[in-house]
Amino acid sequence: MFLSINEHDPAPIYLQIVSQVKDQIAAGVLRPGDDLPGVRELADTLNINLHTVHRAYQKLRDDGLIHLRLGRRAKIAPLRESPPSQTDLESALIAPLNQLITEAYHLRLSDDDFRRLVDELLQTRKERSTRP
Amino acid sequence: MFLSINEHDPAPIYLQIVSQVKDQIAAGVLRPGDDLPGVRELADTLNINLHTVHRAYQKLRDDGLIHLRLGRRAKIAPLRESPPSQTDLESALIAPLNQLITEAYHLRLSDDDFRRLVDELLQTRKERSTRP
DNA sequence: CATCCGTTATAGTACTTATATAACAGTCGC
DNA sequence: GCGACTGTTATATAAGTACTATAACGGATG
Repeated sequence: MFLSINEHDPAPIYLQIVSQVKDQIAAGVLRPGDDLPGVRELADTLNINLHTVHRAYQKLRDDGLIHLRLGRRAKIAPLRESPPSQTDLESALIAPLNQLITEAYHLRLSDDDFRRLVDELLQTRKERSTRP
Repeated sequence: MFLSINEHDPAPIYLQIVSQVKDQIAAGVLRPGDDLPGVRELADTLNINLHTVHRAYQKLRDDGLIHLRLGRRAKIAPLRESPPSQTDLESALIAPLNQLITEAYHLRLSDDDFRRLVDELLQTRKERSTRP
């Protein structure tokens, strides 16, 4: 598993880890049942503190993406079954999407161009993902 | 002009102000040439500090949305002319959009449903915006 | 000049992020 | 059971950001 932290990225290190693990799960690089590196091991690899990795793992567990059990390695959780609730959509997607749409307006990007950008990113994502 | 700050929102107060002003400009509620409230006036209205408002105004100026001149009220800037550079797109839209797409995946929202959500929000936005 | 503006300076509090060191508590293979 | 791995908790420290408070500065306007 390859992870990297960007010093210049204003985002906290632990969230950079969370984001990259989520990406790799979505891309199929990491699959349910796979083990994650130990907190000490990953901390050494990235030259960061044990607790920073631990915090990232806790966030991933809270988001339902990995399983954590004392004494065992962290493990990628099986896919969630239940469809998203309206509340999940609201907080996780709708609000931030509206913010991006506003940003796009101020960059003078047309609605159609915005749709095209979304399509392009969805397509790129699909092509990159690992197929069985 | 109506602004409100949400205590429970984890976003900083000054960014909540920035976000709401951007929304109102995009919606046509605020138009180029319009005056914004004075920093002291808005601070009093929202029961926050003068500097917090000032910081929001600085951010809006840095983003090119308002004009600030010593001794004068803050003013909504004219629309930007230049189309967005690839760099602007990358940092302001592409990266966060990819993150939302990953989130959508983990919420088990299909690509089509994601496109539909985007369309819906674009449509709602259009209907809400003020026409001359 | 008085009064409105944005701006700068300084200081203090609170919270978040990341670090460091240490110890605790399950799991697993020998 | 022992030892070497795992995640977990506790405590302390340092740095950065967000917000507040008070005060003063300097341009614009009647």
